[in-house]
Amino acid sequence: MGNLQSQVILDDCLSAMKHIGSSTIDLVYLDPPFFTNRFHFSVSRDRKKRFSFADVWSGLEDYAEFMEFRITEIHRVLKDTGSVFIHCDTSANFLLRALLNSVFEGNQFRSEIIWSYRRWSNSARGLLPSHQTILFYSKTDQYKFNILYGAYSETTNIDQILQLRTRDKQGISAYATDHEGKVIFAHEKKGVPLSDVWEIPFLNPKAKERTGYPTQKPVLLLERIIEISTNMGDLVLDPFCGSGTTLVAANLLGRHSIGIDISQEAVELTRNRLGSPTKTDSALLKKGRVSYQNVDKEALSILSGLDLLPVQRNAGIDAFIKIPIDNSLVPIRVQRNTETVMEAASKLARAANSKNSTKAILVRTKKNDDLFFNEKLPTLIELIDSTALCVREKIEELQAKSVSEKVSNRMLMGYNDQFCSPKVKF
Amino acid sequence: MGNLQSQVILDDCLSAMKHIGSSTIDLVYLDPPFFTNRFHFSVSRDRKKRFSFADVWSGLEDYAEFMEFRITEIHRVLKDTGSVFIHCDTSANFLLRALLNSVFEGNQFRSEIIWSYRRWSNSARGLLPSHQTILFYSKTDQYKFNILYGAYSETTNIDQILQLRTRDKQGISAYATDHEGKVIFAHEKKGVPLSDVWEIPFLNPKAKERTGYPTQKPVLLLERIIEISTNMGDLVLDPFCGSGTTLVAANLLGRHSIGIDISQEAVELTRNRLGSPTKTDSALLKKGRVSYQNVDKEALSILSGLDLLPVQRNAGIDAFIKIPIDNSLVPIRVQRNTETVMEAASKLARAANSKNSTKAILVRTKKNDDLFFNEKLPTLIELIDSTALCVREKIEELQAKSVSEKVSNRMLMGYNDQFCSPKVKF
DNA sequence: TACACCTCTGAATCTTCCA
DNA sequence: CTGGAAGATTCAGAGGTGT
Repeated sequence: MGNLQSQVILDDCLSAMKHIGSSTIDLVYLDPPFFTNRFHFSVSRDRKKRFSFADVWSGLEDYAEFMEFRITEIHRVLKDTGSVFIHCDTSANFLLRALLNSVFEGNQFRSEIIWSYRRWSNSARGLLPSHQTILFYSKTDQYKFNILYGAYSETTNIDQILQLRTRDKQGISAYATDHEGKVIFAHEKKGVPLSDVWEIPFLNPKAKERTGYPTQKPVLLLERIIEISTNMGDLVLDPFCGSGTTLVAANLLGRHSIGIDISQEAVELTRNRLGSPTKTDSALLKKGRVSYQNVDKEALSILSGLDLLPVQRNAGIDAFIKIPIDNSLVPIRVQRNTETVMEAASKLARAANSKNSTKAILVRTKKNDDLFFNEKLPTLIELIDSTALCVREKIEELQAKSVSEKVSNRMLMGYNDQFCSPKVKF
Repeated sequence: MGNLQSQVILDDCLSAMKHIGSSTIDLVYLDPPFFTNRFHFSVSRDRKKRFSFADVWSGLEDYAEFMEFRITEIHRVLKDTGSVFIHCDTSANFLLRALLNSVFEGNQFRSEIIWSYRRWSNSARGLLPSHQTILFYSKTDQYKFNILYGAYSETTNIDQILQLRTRDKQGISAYATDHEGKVIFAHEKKGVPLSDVWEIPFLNPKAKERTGYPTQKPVLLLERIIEISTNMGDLVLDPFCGSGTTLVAANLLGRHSIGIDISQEAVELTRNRLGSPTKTDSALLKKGRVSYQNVDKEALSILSGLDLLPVQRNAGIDAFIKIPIDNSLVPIRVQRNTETVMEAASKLARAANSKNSTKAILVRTKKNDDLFFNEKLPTLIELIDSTALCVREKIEELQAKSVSEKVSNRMLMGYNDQFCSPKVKF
């Protein structure tokens, strides 16, 4: 590891790979180029005629041949424990799949990885494309694989997962306990095994990592691929290295790497990037999506029935009500369990002021604790009690009434006892 | 819409579709069966020989032919505005893609939808498969498409959503301001257009929905497909209907439907799920767009913050509040969108009476329509307004005030004009 | 019909400001 | 001074428009 090697070759990868020995590479990652944005399927065949697969490939032969030669070379240079990850364009997905199935004989398909991300666009018609596919094949069944673990789903009860289970006398599954009746934890919290859907933020327009190269991938994506399929000191190859993200990631993780590209510009860019490998320290990924949220489901559900624009990333406002007053939307906030009405009010007031709102609505969820809060309440805030609070108060009122009725009933009864019994005796 | 039709046919879909007229169907959804779990790519060809696509398809011809005939029929019965959604097994993904590209000529590919879900597994080696692919093709460019909108990302800045933006002289994006330098609010934002990655929970093993049929899909998934590609009263076809989820979803959304399956068991199951096959015009389905399930969930969410005992399958009561009055729990009901306060009240009163409750709480969600309802209201019912209703009324009040203030301001201005101008002149 | 140019959008960063 | 929250900015994709 002390002597980490990265090599960048300016050449067509087919001829460059000829100089690489057979069974020498641990991982090949590639994001092949496409000759056309879209393949044309202008099949003008006779409907009555029996369908033939030749039709499907018409217009694709050149590309298929181009890729076949290269994939065959990739297969040759891979070690028996090696893997290949191919980044697929949507339109060529199925073609590459077919090619790989053929070259990597004996069902060495491992996974279809979905890289999903959120992205900007004002797509009007159809679904916004927001994923890319990466095909994962291995040369043999003895492929290297390091299991990575992800976070548990927010909805899972971790304790439940971690408790050891046994079967009781009736053979019914139950949680195991020790002699003191305490639960026994089965295994350490490793997390959930990584799934084949990877949510990794798309390279942001403001990211420092950006080089201006068109199809640049996030370093994080490549790091994950390298981590699961190689160990320290292994050798990674990218035959279409482009801006060199693969080599940067390999470097950062202590793997040797070879990059090939036919473009002079790409090779120079890669060499420069390797000089100072930078990786965007994605705040989103580090802190998690949840850390940006401030409206919880419960707060929103209290407001259900209103037409709302939920607001995250703002400590004071939970949502805007989509009915404007004086041309500005009205901010609304639900009082949290952990805060007093005054605390909620001042947070809301500050946020509303900065948005130039003339009015803001605070939904109170707990009985008031401060006798003088009405005078202290900022004037722009309108207070409304939550349904739950109203119901609770109504029930207390009813309970009180019920008790007092009982008391008066009992008194009446007692009165009768004293008074009437003589009558009965009479 | 009053006469919603669902038809379930026991037959091979190829022969059954022959009886369906050309250009009559708005949406075809299918989850085709697979002859083998995995296709075999036991290509023992000579490495030196030039790659030929015939190799790829060897062993697949039967299946390809089977599907080709059926997809061709599907193409025929589709209206010009119609779409098809095909649920793909991973191993046949690329085959179906190729077939569809051929049968749906002229690049009518729309989307590759990824249905992703979290699944429990202790898979040791490799990535946990946790997605399925749905291919979306349309017959022509004039396909029906209803845009659904989702929430903005947690990291998105609200100002950007609220404020109008322009470009300055240098062409750099900036927030727009009016002549006084005040921000201009943007037009109403609906949210983010739906992406092609759908995170929908896998059918929970214990879910009521589950019928025991192996490949059953969540109703939510089908509902989304139907919603984006059809309108009320349209006709949906599922040629491999299995347990009938497509037909159930179509019914819930007010679409006519035809289901075909070759298995007697599947057809019976579907008919049972739809209720009586002859009595398709059920009261439940007439209610329209939103399913009962969703409505009930929303009703309960309005009450969040209360300690409740939810009640299933009771026409009058949504839940009991876990605080007793006179030793009996208090029933509560939320007024539905489709009913008046009086209707809700009488349903609740009847149910509460039969439970011997002395008090019941009705949560009103809409402004009252009946002036004399207070006298008509059963005495055991206590009325409480929902938070949403209170907020809406408060906003109306504020709007009215704002208008009247403007008017009086204008009057004042006019007054000032008359009064002050002499002063200025002076 | 093809293509160049312009407009709109929102994710996630960078930057500033405030407590 | 420092850390975090709120505001400003960048940029690629999609679509519309005009030549």
